[in-house]
Amino acid sequence: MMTIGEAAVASGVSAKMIRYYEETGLIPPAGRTASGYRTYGPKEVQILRFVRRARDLGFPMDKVADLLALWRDRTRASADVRRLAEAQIAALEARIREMEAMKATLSHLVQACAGDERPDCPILDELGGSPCRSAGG
Amino acid sequence: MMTIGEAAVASGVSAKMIRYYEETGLIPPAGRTASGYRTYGPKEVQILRFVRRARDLGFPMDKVADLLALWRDRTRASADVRRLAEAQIAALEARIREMEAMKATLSHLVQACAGDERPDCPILDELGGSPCRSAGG
DNA sequence: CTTGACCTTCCCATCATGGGAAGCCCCATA
DNA sequence: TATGGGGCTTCCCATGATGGGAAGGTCAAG
Repeated sequence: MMTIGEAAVASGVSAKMIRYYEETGLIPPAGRTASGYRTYGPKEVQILRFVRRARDLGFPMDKVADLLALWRDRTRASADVRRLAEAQIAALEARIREMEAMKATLSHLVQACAGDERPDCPILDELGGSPCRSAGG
Repeated sequence: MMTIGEAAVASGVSAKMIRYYEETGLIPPAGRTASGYRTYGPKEVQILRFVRRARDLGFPMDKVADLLALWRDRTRASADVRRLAEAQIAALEARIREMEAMKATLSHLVQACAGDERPDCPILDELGGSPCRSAGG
């Protein structure tokens, strides 16, 4: 049995976040010592590691909860897990596309900007220009 | 002179956000009518549109403030503007790379997952596995 | 003068995380 | 045994940018 600090080191999840995950119900309440300290065993640490890896893959908390539920469910269908993963891939792709669009617009503007000591700047012109024509449309 | 609601429509920034931008000092305090209503002219609307476009390009608030300052400064060097834009491109690229890495890991796992009604799932195996080998390292 | 839409301020929520204070606990060391 | 330092507890606050909503004032049209 380990304290929350040790579990934090072992799992890579900060003690703050462990308490938060417990508070929000993502993970079950930890056991307590007589004096009120939370206690964690290898199983709990494994759960925390699971959560951390899922978060590292960009899953939001509610999807992590879904993954945890499937993980615990021995009768799950792997198709359900894969669906979640595919949805996450799609979400990532959508956000990547958004950012690529921003990047493309910015690259375009940077290319057009002299970048010297003169004040003339197509970047500012674009940002401050009238609404009829913009790179977004 | 228009009200905050009209300025919101004209600029594409919600009334809530206009007040917030004013409160945080991003934009100067709006004029007020005798009864306390905020008033906006074409110039203020242009500023709001500037802010909105910069936000649409992913600039965080503090960078938008920098851009606004350069916009107002008639003696600016366009190089300073370009630097900000290039930094934003770099920031976007960094986040895109992170998300591409997540996506690659997920795609890998999805490929390995049968996705049928059986419970065996390499995705869950990976998330719940021991810490020695993970896709992140 | 009423009505309804709009404005004002203020508080709360998000999402996930961190910081810090006040107070208790535990272990080691003198 | 006393003491000190570090870890634990809860509680509150902050982020960054946005929205929701309540309570109350204002304006314009009827």
